[in-house]
Amino acid sequence: MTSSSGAVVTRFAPSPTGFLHIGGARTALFNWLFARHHGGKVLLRIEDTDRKRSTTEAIDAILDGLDWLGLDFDGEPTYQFQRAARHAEVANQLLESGHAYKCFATPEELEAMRAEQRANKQPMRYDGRWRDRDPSEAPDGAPFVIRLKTPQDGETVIDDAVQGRVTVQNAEIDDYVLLRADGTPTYMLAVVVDDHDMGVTHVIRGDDHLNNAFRQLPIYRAMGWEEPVYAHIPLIHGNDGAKMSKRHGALGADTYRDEYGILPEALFNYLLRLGWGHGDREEFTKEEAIAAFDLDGVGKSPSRFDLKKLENLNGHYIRAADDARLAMLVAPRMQGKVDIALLEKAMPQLKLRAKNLDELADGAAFLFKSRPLSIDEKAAKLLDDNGRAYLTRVSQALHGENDWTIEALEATSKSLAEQLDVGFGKLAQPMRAALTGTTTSPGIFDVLVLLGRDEALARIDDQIDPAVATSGADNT
RNA sequence: GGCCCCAUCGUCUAGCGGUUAGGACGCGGCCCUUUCACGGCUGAAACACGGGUUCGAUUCCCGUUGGGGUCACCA
Repeated sequence: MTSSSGAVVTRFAPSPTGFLHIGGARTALFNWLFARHHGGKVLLRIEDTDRKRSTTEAIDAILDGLDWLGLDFDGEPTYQFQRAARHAEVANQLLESGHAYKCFATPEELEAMRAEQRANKQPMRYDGRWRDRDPSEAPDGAPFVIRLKTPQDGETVIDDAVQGRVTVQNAEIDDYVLLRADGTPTYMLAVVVDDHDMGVTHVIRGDDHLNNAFRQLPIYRAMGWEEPVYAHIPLIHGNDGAKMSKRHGALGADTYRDEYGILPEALFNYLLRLGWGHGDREEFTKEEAIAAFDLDGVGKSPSRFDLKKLENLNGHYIRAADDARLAMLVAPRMQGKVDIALLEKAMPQLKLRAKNLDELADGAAFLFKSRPLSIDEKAAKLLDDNGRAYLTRVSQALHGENDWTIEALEATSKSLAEQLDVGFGKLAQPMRAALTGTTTSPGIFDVLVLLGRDEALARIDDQIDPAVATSGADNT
């Protein structure tokens, strides 16, 4: 798996035309993991040669997303556009060595060619019309592009680290453009030159590039450069089974973070297991992932993104996360003023009940509600005459309780339930309704303690209408 | 359409000639229980089809079907 020159060098090369989408994030992850596993380097290259579509906002979003996921890169990022002169230099070298040639065909001419091919149901590819013509046949000063002279006979074989042996007939590969008429390089040229110059040994990328590998290889060969090991990983599909792209269901890493309330370690783990398996293992820390990851565990078939599973994993990581950290993450998602210390104190209970940060915020809401609490529909049903009657007895018992601890409150409450000869649930649900305004919450004694004696008693008493409570109590 | 790739429960996957085809998510049931969760137990759920090769195919080969990718002076 390691190239003859020794250390592994991989790279992640996003084009900054949008956010870091989920597919790109996984490609970055696999490159990062592979390099870290082998003690090599992962480089970052921003493919910004398409000046019209590249934006600094996108670059920042990608950098931010990578950082959030915990993927650090070696050295400074390479900006492909800045290397345009070097790309042109290689194109000209190829021209001089006879591996490339000038093509004077106009865009209109080529479009007509393609139209004809389409009409005749012929494969659409450049027909090599300038491959053997002398440049002197072109009008003086006519614009031209530089095309690669690809082999016409035989076949090219790639032993892909993921896809296995793949063979393509050379006749299928046309003489594509290396350098545009304006002297700027195409992607096909730039990738190869940059990968070579950066010393990339393993090209790990989406398998939508598998066909490109067969077009890029001839440049390595013509330049006499060492070929990289290719590893084309299957794409991530959306729910409809089609490729996820920016305009087709793919969301940015920031969306999972901000809108879905996902923890980075959860997305890291989920992405790791999407398209890669290691026996029965489902959960991996970053270190465990580095130790276990290798290309032979990468599957060959595409996989679909499943938010349910991501959220399940997120729940695991929320439960494992530090309480202070969670409090900081949840606070901004809450309405009104928030007591961070109280939030953190409640976290051990709250995090058992949430699979994303918004659920955590919802669960914490009762802590900061102001009196009198607004009671939701289900809770209101628990606060009927009967419920309030119980609440009155609870209030009396709790007012007499000075040891405001879970143990003492539990002992007091349960003995009250015994006195009244009812299951404890009869008391607990009205209490929950009065204390939180809802029907779901952490354990009722936790709620009591978290709220504190004064606030808790006040919330209970708020719900007791004296007149009704008295008559209700008589019924017990 | 040409070329390339892929094919195990609904989804993510384990399996690398002989298994009661395993795990996870989701779904159903039960237990725990003051609600909701968590946790535990448990159930339903898959080798796309057809030929070979073989004593024996989920596994190897071929074909069919299905899905995907790619065919620019975009990346």
